[in-house]
Amino acid sequence: MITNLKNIKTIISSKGVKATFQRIKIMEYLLNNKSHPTVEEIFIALVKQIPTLSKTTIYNTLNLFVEKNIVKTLNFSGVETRYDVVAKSHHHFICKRCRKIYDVNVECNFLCDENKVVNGNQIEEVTGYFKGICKKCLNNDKALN
Amino acid sequence: MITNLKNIKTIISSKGVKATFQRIKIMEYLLNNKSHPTVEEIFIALVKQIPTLSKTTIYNTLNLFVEKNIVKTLNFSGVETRYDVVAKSHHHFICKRCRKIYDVNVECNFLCDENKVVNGNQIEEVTGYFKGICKKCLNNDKALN
DNA sequence: TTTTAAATTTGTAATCATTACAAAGTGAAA
DNA sequence: TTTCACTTTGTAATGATTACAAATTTAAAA
Repeated sequence: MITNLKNIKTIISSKGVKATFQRIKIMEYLLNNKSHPTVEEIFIALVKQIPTLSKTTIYNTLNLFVEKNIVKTLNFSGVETRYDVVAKSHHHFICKRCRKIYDVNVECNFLCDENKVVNGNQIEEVTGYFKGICKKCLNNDKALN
Repeated sequence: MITNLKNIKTIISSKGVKATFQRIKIMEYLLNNKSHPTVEEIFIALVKQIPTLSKTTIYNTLNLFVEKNIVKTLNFSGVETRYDVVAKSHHHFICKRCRKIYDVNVECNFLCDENKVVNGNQIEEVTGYFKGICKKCLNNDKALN
């Protein structure tokens, strides 16, 4: 793991959020599992380390992180919200068959222009996503023929 | 209104969906109210014309339309799903303050490439959205100073 | 150190969008 | 007219998220 707890503490504090144990562990999970986890996934993973952990704490923490611009929410399916540490702007590909989410690093000349004013509207966040059938599922199809 | 019921019937039928009364009225609403409505909004509007209308019918119909690629879902907030008639690819700007959604017509050289294969993944749908503060809300801010 | 106040965490109950399911209704073909 | 498949409807269930208040922890003051 690249990030130790001290680093994570610094990341959180620098955004004006008190670095409590739970918050540090949630941030650590997000940094080490860049799989756009759901609250459920984070809970299942962390409750092993923190048996008293409550899902409400995860919701509270993530909402706070979003407010402080430390993490970003992703709503692809309309089912559960997923969370991503704010980082270099990137987009996502969601496979309609296996529901897996892939990061997509695409150069796109407009959609990445965060913090610009366009038509008088101030852009703070840019999200892009693609839906389709992923390579793996396509290959599975071929194998069946 | 540009679209009469006969046209709508044709649109629906041409996609292999039986054009029932409820389906036509839902499609009509979507075509005449391109405000990315929620199920709730559609229901409130249509139940005046069809007093027996059930929300389940709206869900069923919209899910069918999505399946048949007649409409597209939009999940910006993680709260309710919004619906858009499939049309020329465009993106959306969501104001964080007033929650209004604006259509954005942007030329972007990559994100609009539907039905292409990228890195072995077959892209069927492309969605992009921007979040920020809209012109109107920005002007309200200025007025207060 | 002890006291006190504020912030955080937790569990439970409530909310709200959506789906499951089964009964009732509709319409076309036999 | 009868039959059968499809559609619509209402109710109940599900599942993510939030509201809220009690319990716990932390930090500052005395």
